[in-house]
Amino acid sequence: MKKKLSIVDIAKQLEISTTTVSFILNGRAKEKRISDELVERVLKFVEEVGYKPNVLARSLRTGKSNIIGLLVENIANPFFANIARRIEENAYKNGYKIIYSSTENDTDKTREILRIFRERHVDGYIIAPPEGIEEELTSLIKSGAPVVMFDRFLHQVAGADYVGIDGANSIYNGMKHLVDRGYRHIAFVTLDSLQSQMQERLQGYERAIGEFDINEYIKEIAYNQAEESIVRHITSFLKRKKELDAVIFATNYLGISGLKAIKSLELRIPDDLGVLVFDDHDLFELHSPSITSIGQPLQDISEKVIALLLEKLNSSPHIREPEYLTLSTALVIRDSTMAKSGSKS
Amino acid sequence: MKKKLSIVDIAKQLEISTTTVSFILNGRAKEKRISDELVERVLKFVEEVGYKPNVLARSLRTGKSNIIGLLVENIANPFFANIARRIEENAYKNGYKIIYSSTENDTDKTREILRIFRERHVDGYIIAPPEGIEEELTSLIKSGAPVVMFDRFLHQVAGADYVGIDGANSIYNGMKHLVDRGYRHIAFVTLDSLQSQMQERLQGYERAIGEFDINEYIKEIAYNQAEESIVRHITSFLKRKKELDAVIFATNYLGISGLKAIKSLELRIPDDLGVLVFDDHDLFELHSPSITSIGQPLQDISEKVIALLLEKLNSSPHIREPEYLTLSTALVIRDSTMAKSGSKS
DNA sequence: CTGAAAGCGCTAACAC
DNA sequence: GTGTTAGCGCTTTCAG
Repeated sequence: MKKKLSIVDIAKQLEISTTTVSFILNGRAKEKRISDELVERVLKFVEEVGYKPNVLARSLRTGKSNIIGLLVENIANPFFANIARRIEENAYKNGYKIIYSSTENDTDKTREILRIFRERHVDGYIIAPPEGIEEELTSLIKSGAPVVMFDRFLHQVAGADYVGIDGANSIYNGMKHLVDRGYRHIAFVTLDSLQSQMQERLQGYERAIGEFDINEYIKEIAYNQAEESIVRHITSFLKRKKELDAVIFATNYLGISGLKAIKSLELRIPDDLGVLVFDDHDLFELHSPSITSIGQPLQDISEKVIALLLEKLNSSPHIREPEYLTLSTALVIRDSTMAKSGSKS
Repeated sequence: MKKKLSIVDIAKQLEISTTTVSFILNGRAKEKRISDELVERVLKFVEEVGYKPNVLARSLRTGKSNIIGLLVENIANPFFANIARRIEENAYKNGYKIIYSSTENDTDKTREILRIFRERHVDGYIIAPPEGIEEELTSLIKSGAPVVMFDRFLHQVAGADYVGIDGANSIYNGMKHLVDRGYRHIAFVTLDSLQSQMQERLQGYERAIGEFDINEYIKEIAYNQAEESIVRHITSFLKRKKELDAVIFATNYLGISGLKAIKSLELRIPDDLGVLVFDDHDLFELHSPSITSIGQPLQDISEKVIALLLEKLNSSPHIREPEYLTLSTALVIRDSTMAKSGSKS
């Protein structure tokens, strides 16, 4: 085991000062008018002995860490896992590492994690924020930290960028599709949550209900339940509302639970019940029948998020207005909404 | 914005020395025989002003970071996402944060990431290692870093713990199940990979082939292809081998691609083709017909991994022999392997 | 029991 | 162009 070298060792060996080494290593040689010859000599030597600066010391000194904090609701959810994957890749390309955590939509946990990230001098934050941490985020932003929210929006937080999708129109379009297909008794199964993205989706549903003048059936599922429990709730809801001829599920896992419920009730899709799910999933394509879904632009979301953050990271703080991006989704029409095709012209 | 306080500020305000504050804050008051009265006074004050030690400075000084580096193949793969989720949760409970990265089984990328983790003085490593980084891992371990491998094993790496499942027996049992059901022409669709876990699975297949005296059909898919390409390869393989009556897929995503291929060929499961997949997935339960699979004990794997790492983290280095844990899987029999039931007694 | 002081490794203002 | 040096905030040895 060779002892770790420090910048002092390098300077000593080369019989120059640490300043010079530091400047050269940080690419400020030109600016400081250090001779090309010296620069080369230093670089060569550093390469030779495999010297790597101590990031910790650097961070302590500069206050920068080259780490981005990523907070998602649950990394096991394919939506977040996919986003995380892509964000990580992009961050990596730009010299940033990701430190992540799942919030489980738990305010206290999130608060605690933000504290820890902050202590670690994370350079920027990407977060799908739970309700109730407006204050922490605001104080974070005030202290100069770049913050990008995605998936859901916190209105009270000023100064953070946001990337999301147009949930209201997405669901509205889904409803329109169902109505066009002849469905009339369409339920909306969603989370019992005040999060902006869930509220938007609900609004899309309600707008459609009003516009098409049909009955409203809303089932709100409590958050953070075991899957079996969700399935049970959906099952009993479907059993109770015999008149339903279609259901929209507001998230992918509600959709999956819903399909399990439907299966257990031996309802046929799309004849007994049309099915449409918000957020796509491998499963929906392969399911028999395949399930119509509203696909989110994962790649696009990830790119925008990281681009916005990098932009902030590379510019002086507080320089530009926050951006709010709303991307659109794609309605992927599959067999689960095919039943009554043409029954209405 | 109140200025961040340092330990010096605390000491000054209280008119005591930083040493004392430091000792008290690190729970070494008793050991150092500091008066209870003083301890309380300090604690109270610290609480009051909301002082938080600077982790970076502490890390620089102690060389510990309370961060665990997690390296998985791909965080978007539900297997890894689930493991990551659980590991993160447990780590968190023990005061550790996770910094993660996807290796994509790319040796160079992995090497680079290990370097970065190391620079950051990550306290421990959890890794599903790609081939070719034996040297780096060994040197890491030699330098005293606790390393736990999971999912796949690197034989040349001494001193790392390992948690995996018994792939050979799992596949063997799957084969036995298929043969019991009357299937005779069973293909094994796997990755073109030398990774230990893939090799084990293959061995299980081959042992079964020999023991049951049936034909061998192996299709190896190159790693890191786009999904469509995998589907195409499987499709053409299935088309070519008309005599097949069952297929085992060696990973969940091969299984998903396989199902797509089977769907496009309009083969009926389980009559035309029995299907069994290694590694479970939501999709397999809901698929029509439901897909028999070999489920890995996610919770158990995660718990063992983090327990082993914590054990190492809390004991002096090099103190115990490395542990190699092999957990067993569960064959979840579903409809996709039901076809010829009873056709053989 | 408590305090002074020496670093951990790096950056950058300042001096020459 | 290059060197000196003062910290960044904390831990810990050593001396009282």
